[in-house]
Amino acid sequence: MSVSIVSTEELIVIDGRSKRTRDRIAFQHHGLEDVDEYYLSISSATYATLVRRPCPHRTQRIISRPLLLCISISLCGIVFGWNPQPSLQQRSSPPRLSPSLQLYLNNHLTTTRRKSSPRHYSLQLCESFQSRELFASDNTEQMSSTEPPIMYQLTQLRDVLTECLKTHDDGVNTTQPIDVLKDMLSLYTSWCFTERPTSQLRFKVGAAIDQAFRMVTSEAFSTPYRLHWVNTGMEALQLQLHSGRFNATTIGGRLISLQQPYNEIPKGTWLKALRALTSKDIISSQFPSSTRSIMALSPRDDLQWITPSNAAFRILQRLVKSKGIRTFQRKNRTQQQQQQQQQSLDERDFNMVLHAYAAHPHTRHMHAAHRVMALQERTVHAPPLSPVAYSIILRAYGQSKDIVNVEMTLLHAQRNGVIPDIVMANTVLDAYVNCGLLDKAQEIFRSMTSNGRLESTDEKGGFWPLLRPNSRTYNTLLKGMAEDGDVHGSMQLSRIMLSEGLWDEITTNTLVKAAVSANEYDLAEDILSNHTISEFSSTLQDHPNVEAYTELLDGYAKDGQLDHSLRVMQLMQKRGVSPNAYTYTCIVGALARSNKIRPARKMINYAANTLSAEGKRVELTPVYNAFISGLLTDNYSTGSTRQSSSHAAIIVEVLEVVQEMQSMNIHPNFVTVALVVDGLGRCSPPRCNEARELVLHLERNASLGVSLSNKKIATALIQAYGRANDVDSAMESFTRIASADVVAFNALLDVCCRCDQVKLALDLFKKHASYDLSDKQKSSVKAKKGQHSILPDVVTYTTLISALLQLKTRAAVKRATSLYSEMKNKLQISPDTILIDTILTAMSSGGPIGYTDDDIKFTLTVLKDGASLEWEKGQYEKRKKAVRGILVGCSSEIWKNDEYAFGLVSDIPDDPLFRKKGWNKMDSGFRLWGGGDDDGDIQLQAEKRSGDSSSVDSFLASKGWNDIDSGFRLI
DNA sequence: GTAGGGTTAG
Repeated sequence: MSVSIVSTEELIVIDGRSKRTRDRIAFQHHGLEDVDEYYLSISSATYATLVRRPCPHRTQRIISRPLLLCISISLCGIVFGWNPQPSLQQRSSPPRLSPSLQLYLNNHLTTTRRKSSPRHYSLQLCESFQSRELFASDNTEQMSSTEPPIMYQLTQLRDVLTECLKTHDDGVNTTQPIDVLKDMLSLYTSWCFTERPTSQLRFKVGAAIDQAFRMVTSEAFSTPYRLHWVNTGMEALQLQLHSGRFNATTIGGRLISLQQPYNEIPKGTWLKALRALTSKDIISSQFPSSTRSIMALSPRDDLQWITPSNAAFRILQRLVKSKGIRTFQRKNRTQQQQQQQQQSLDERDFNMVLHAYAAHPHTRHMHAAHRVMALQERTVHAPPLSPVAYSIILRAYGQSKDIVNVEMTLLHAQRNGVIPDIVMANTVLDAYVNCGLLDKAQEIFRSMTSNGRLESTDEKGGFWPLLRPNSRTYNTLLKGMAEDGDVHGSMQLSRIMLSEGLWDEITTNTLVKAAVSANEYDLAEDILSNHTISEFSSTLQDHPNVEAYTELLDGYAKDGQLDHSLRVMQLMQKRGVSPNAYTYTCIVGALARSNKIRPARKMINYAANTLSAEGKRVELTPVYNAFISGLLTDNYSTGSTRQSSSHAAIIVEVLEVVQEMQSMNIHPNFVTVALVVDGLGRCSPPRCNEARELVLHLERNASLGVSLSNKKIATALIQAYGRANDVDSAMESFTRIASADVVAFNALLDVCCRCDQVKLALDLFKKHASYDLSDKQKSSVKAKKGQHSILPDVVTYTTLISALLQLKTRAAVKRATSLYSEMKNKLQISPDTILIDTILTAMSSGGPIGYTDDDIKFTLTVLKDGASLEWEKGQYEKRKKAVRGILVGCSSEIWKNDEYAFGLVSDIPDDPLFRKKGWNKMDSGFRLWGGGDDDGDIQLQAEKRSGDSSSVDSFLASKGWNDIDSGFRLI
């Protein structure tokens, strides 16, 4: 901290980051005691900032040089003869101040004055003085003499506003600034009524009020972004835009809107709002969706709450349509020039909104993303869609493994004449790799490099210009090979990278991953010996290769080679690679799973006491989570000492760990709570009430997701209730989930089935898991309808089919059969070995089912479907034998031909569903155009249709590509 | 706007 008197003008320089007490000491040192209210600091030579708290980035205000001068004078103890604060009572026409504001003014200003030192008082005087200065300086100097009285009142309010913006930094009450703004407008309204001011005066006063609005919005839309602040800003925008139409019930009457141009908002403010709304903090905050909403700007609805992305989209629409965007009339410009200047739209503004919709898996809304692209495409004065925009949605589709939409997006880009850049090419490569289509990725790679181009004749090849692959290109391919278990291909590729000079630390990490997942530990160790970055010395961030070491360590641990894991820890130390939270999580989890409790605790302590040079501690919550998870993993197979310890004893220990966390100020998050809830639910009898209490007890950490509405926690609770045969409570838990997913839904169905309420399960399935095409589209547009629709998966069907078959009635088998075919044909979901096994076991377990023609057909279909799945060695043959056994001893003859055929071709499944790898991982999107078609080969369809523009168009229309404001009213 | 690690779910 430095305090020094620079000159008479620039008085004091304080390092704003210093502690409050130390600031005060410094003031006292200079004979400036009792400066509790204000700290001053110089931010540049010409501007100074007036800050009240040791947190300058939030409360910075730019003030002018005269103020500094003024303050410096007053601090030196010179008392003004001028009284800048005329009392409110003396006004000829008293302003209509809200009661709350009156109270505030009376309490605050008078009491501080009373108990303040003269010096302090003069500080306050100066601030008032400064307000006058600022307002006056907006116009010409001679105005100050003819200044209307309202300016004084506005000055008062502005001071209050400054005060509010400074004091509620912690966000206790953000309505106050809005109240002050409303008071200003109300003041303005009555002024207009009583004084009938000239347009020139109205302009001047409008400018003053506008400035107050800007104070609020620039505070609200500044980093770090916080939801309640952003909402305050939005409310201010709404107030300013619609002040005339604002139904001010709290003020008691209508307001007169500000005069042009102050009833509109500068473009810069809109862009600030856009940036805030699309920021990561606001879009993907951990808040449940109910609180993560933004007030709409529309005045017609009483209060409409929309998602931040939708709010951003509306602003984008405004920018496009120039609605509510302030323009300044300049005489020396032609109208056309003005229009151009005003309408100039930056591609980045569109991309910001696009990114907001597409980037984060939890809040992803692709239909809306397409609307953004459509808006850009349809707006004449907007820049054309660029590879950047396409990269954004390609990445999103790639992440959700939605291969069909990846292809469609590429097609659209091609039709739009987009020339891909290297980033877009890498994005597509990654999308293919994510979808498990390594060969497709390699095909693109060949198309974009010179070698393959000559051979490629199809139009797709022509789409890719000659691009120079970079490290990311190779690393992406490498990742694909690593996941494919192709160690040798990876090694080969990495040698090319080395020779091209494109090897980086990611290459090392990915290569190690490839080796570890192929269990080639020696190779992994070799790679690390040769390619660990050695010149790395920064303590501010993790060593770039810590991931590779973590991967190796984790590989050993999961392979049961704990001693080698520990050796890797030592190796890391030797090579100067500091373990991070992930590393500790892996090792602690592994130790706990093997019942090595004391070493695990030692490791946690070690992690807790290892500080980086910056004094940053390893994030310990995940480490503790791994510990708890390991404790709860039953490990009866090994002959360890704790083998006999009961679940109840473990729960005691786990609860102690949670307490320990809290006492150490390590906040349990939703993972912690979900684990413990699950553990409590596994007790006998299940300790459901305790589990629920625990959630409520820890709920105040809303930002950590601990809540009954958290889907992971709720799912664990549902299962606990299921074990306690309490269907009603399980149902209740389910309804609390903010946006239920298929896992939670499956858990609920399972509870119903366990409690012999199969009928209820089927009803729930009908109610929630609606997969009707038209229905799905409707719900994605409106997204509002009370109940969420859930896309069922294999587990959903397994749960229902299993429960039905256990009823062992003819009707139930019939229903199970139709569910199975519905799953396969309509939803294109592939059965897995568990489902196959469930059905085969039930059908061959004897009793009244399994012997009619239909039963046999069903069993054979299921057996055939199982042929293409990966089974443990010999397991599938066992299933075949069992089924054969039934067939031989059964009266139905229907199988004879079928079985013969099946026996011959058993290794080549004839179902087209299984022809393509990875098809069952696809997202719902494909049904939008793959629809009712029973021919399952999507790939073929995509290729077939790529030349057929009409079907492409209808697809695009269905996705909203050509539709600007479906679902959105233009403002 | 593009590449890499851990904790959860039937």
